[in-house]
Amino acid sequence: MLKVYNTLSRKKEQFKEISDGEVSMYSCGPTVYNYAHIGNLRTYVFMDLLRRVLAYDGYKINGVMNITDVGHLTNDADDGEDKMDKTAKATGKTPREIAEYYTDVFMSDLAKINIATPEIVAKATEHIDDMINYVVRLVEEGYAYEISDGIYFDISKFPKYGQLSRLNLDEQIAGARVVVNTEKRNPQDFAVWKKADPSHIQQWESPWGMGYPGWHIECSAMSQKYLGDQFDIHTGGVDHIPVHHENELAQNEALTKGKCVDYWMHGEFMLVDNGKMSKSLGNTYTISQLEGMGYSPLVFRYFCLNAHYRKKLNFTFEGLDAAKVSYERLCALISAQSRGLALVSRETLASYKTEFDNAVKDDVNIPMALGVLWKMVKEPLCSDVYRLALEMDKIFGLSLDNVEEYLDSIREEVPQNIASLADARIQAKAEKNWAEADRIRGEIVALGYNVLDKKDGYDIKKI
RNA sequence: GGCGCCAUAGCCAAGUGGUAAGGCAGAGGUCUGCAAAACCUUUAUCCCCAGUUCAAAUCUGGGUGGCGCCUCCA
Repeated sequence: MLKVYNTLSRKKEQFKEISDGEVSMYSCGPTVYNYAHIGNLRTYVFMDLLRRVLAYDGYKINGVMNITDVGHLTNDADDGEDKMDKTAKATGKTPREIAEYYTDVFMSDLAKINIATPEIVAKATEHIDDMINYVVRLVEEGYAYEISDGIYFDISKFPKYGQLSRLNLDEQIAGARVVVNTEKRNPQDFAVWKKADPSHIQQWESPWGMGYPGWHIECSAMSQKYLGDQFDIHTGGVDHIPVHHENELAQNEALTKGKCVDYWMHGEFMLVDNGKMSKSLGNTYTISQLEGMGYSPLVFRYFCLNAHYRKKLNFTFEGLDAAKVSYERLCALISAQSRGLALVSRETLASYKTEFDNAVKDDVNIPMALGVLWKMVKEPLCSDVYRLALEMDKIFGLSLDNVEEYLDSIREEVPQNIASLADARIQAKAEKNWAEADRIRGEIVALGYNVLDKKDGYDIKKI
């Protein structure tokens, strides 16, 4: 039985789907106004692992992920700059061009780290009508009201507001850091639709004139459209809990009068130098940057797998280097296992399988599952071990069925001069001229390569 | 000021009542002309104090330290 941690209850709960054998799942996707950094991607690795565990457990998944190609506002006062708008004006490109470019890069990043995209990828701009209808209903039912600059959700009409983040609104300092909009009925009321001034690039016709959707309405409208009033799982980053998901939940349940999501699940942040990683702090890396530094995207995935999704993970290059070495060795062991002729008992394999299953089904405990894999691949070389490793890799997603390709890819092209030196050294060795052989080895090392002697011949590896 | 999370070996990180997974690094060994690589072996009593219990890293209370949120953010 699968157990998952539910942010709403702050407890691990036994998972029970609404519709037998199927899981409906909504995942908050990116706002495509910039490159996704590795911290962003960690959350999608989490989403992917969860999906893989569900699939491994036999569920059919109906997953939806949004692509936000309408700008969110840059602050929660509901009057800041719009991120898409800002980027568009800064680059001279249209929001659509920007969104398409960054969406493509995002999708390609996901593919590189073996994240399969959810069954439905929904773009906000293609669902404006759904959002408007949603807002109309909120207004009709008295949950939202119109003021001079937009339509706002009235949180006093939804007494359970705050249940997800467990913030006590009375103890929050209203307007401590944002200017209070005096027209709003409650300080925490949030915009569901904004009226646009003419300079705003992205705007649509609505019953309230030209405007654009509020920050949270897209997820409510799209999840309801594709998954219905109530669905099983909603994922996102922990930063979504207090504002975005709180508001989304309020919108949903205001209309449906019932529970909208059974399990809210959130991935923790990736830190850098033990502090926050964010675009605004400028301490981020992208997958492409890591690739440029010689780290395969799968090394990054491995790095993520090493920590539980609900724990902060501190990104350092020391850690990434460790992941790189580990992943290489793992691939080498898997490769050896695939050709193994030894026997490992059925019971032994079964116990590894059980241990693995228990780990992944206990709130997606991938680090523990990875430990099981490591113990297993150190068994005598046996193709049955290899087969079970591939079974496990359905969840790890480390391309263990294709380790040869990875091992080939890290094998360096050996420059001609290095190869000649190595040949000369072999010659000297054959003549038992150890002094000369060592001298040449020193020369090769000085050029940045290592010679590894083998039974016959040698291997060369870049240092 | 309010809310919350975390604290396990040099580093990363599992473990939520019965005497500490796994990875990286280190040490010793096998192999080697010597190395490297590989392989084998090996390295912690869990921030501090008090309490509950036959038994606590694991529960409770109190400290200390770090971090996050209450602005946009995965």
